[in-house]
Amino acid sequence: MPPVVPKKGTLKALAKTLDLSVTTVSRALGGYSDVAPATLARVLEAASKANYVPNSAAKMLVTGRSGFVGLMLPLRESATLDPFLGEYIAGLSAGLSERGRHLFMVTVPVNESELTVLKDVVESGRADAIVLTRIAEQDERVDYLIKRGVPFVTHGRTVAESADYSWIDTDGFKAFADMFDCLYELNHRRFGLLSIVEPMTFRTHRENGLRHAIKSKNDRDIHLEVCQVPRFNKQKIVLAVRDLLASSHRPTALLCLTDELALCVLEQAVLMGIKVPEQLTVIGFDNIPEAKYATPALTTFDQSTRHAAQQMSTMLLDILDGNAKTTQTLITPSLMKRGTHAVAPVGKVSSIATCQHPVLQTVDISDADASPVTPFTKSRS
Amino acid sequence: MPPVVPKKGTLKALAKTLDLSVTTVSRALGGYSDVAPATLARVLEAASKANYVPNSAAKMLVTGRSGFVGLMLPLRESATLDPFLGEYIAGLSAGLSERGRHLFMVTVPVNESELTVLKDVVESGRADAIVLTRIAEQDERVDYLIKRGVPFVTHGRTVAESADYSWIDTDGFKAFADMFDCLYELNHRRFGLLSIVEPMTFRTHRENGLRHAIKSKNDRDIHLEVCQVPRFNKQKIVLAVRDLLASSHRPTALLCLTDELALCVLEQAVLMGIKVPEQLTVIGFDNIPEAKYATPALTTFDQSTRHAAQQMSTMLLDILDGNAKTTQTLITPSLMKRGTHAVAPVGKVSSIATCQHPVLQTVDISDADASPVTPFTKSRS
DNA sequence: AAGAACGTCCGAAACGTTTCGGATACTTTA
DNA sequence: TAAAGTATCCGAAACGTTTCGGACGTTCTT
Repeated sequence: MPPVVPKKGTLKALAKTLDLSVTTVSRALGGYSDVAPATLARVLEAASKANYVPNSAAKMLVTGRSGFVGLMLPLRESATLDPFLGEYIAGLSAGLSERGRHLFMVTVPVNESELTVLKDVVESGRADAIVLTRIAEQDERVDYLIKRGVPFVTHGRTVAESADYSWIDTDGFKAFADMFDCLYELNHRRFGLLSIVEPMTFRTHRENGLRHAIKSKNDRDIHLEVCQVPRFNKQKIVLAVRDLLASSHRPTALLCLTDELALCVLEQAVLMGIKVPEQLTVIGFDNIPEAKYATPALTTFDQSTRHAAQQMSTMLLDILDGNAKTTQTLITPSLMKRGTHAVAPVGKVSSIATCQHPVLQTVDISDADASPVTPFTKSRS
Repeated sequence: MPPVVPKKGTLKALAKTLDLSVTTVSRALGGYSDVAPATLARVLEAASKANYVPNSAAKMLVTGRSGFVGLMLPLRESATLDPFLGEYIAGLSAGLSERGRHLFMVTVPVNESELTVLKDVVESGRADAIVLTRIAEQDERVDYLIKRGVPFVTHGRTVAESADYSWIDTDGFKAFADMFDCLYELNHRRFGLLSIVEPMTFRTHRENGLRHAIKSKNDRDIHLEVCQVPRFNKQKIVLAVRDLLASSHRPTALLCLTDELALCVLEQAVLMGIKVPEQLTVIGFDNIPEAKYATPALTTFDQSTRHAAQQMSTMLLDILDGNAKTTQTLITPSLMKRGTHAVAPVGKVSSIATCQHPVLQTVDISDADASPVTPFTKSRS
């Protein structure tokens, strides 16, 4: 004997209690105009009383959209996440849920390819759009999403200027260039750049910004030493930093690509008896929560993650709701002047030790034909 | 004219190219035994070549399960998230995806009831199980999930000892009790407890731990001043802290319910010219990333979020995969001895000012009939 | 008064998968 | 040789929703 009464909590059940067709109830709930005001009221009332929530799978199946925005979260070697992630998620998620979308997160295990996971998410229809972080100069994820026609927004950008997709990024070029000018005014001439080996676009921009500024100063007294370390390998970072600081021609100002690197420099400086900022100026980038509490508090650039995340959600929603134009936004980070920068020390720096670490490389400044990136916020349709 | 060739990427399309029925292909992919080895091989090959990924909505609809574990993320007034969230998410997500489950996150806007959002998630079938944080003494979310029969795990617990559900929590009772003994040995007699007004269970346990330890010492010289502040209202916290520190009978040891409160105390102490730890011992709880970088580095308890998250995912998977027993785990946090504790200062403390802030309350110790919470890890079936 | 227009409702198909209950052909058993 | 068993496959229903294409009755137009 088939059950006469449909399973409760479904549209059918609701329709039955109202003595209406499923269609009508659905259309009433969907806000269509072809349902009588009186009926609409009845439906709404019954729905809220029965605590009716449409089954998301069924809706998804028939509409083809999940209502989710997928966020890829690559885990690091230490299986942790980026430090500013909390704010990032909060911003995105809040922005999205204002317009009925939700955030769907997948972590990518260290040993697994992020592309594989991404394909799985997209192909299975779990997400209508994607948020990507940690963009590399050439990024296969971006290529895939473009080819597949999936809406997406990235935080950071690939290096090719022609690529037509929506991104938001921090103007690292300008930040580092401005910072150089600022430090030059403070009489610094020996510069260090603690960079990373990974081919991330933000590395390129920040490095280029510094080199461009140096070049345009046209001062033969300026020296720059660039040191590239594996971004998440604490041990190697420490080794490289120690070498850099022990060098006979130690820089008086050390610009670090990220706050995490800068904090590491601070730690090592203490251990090596180098006074910050009197003997060494250290500059970070990102303004992670820890930066404020470092000793001395780290001078760095604020990315305003929250703001970026908010904006990304708006960009996504615009795309999803039909406005098919791509937006590219460059945010000028604000300098947080705190305690790790000062006037360059006078006189020669006494070298503590002199040994060259393999990853340490001295770069001829004239090599750098860095071109400036113009700050802009433009839209293409 | 109906399309002869089915939409690509679907089971039907795959079946057509293989000249098999949809059923057979499905069963082959599902690992059923009633498909010939040769056929199985063909199907597997074709599926991987076609990059076939089953539509999650369809699967979800028919199986009734989503494969997702829902994580509720209440936003704070400042629309940020808990500082240890990054690690938390990483741990959970990594643990889950090892067994084919995924994490699905929803943020709860400040003005919206978390229960509403939770109901929506559960009722719409978006999640098969739930992870809850920030558990209150009485928690309507817990009640709802139990009544609804939805599997869930909480980080933290409600105050009722009889409640039968799976949780994991930090033993704040023991931590604060031990900490008291430790400080007592260091000759501290005037204690302060910077607590919160919100009725969270962890507050109760930590407060009780301290009170119980004090009581069992049976020393009339011990004084305790308890101050409860709204947890996320920075302004009120600062006011209360300043009052507490300016008091004529200022404590020599101040135990803070969370690191965030402790960091705030540290800030104010500097501003008021109070030397930590010489004049004031400050203890935190949680070991948030910033704690390490405070000046001096904060002595606190480490929650080992990562470990807890991992364990929670295992608990969830066990429940979801049929082992229907509830597990309750109490973790003893490890003390991170850093720079904010010391021997009690000798002689009277000179009071800087004396004013009583409304939220400041002095508690008679004999009032506290705190009962110890026994550490345990037990299972019920 | 006939037809158009409108307001309100509904039947049925479709979305892509899983799974129940056979169906078919071949092999073994008695 | 007939019956029973087995290996392999498939048809069709079901999951709960949305939406296309009407159906029906009333009102407006000319």
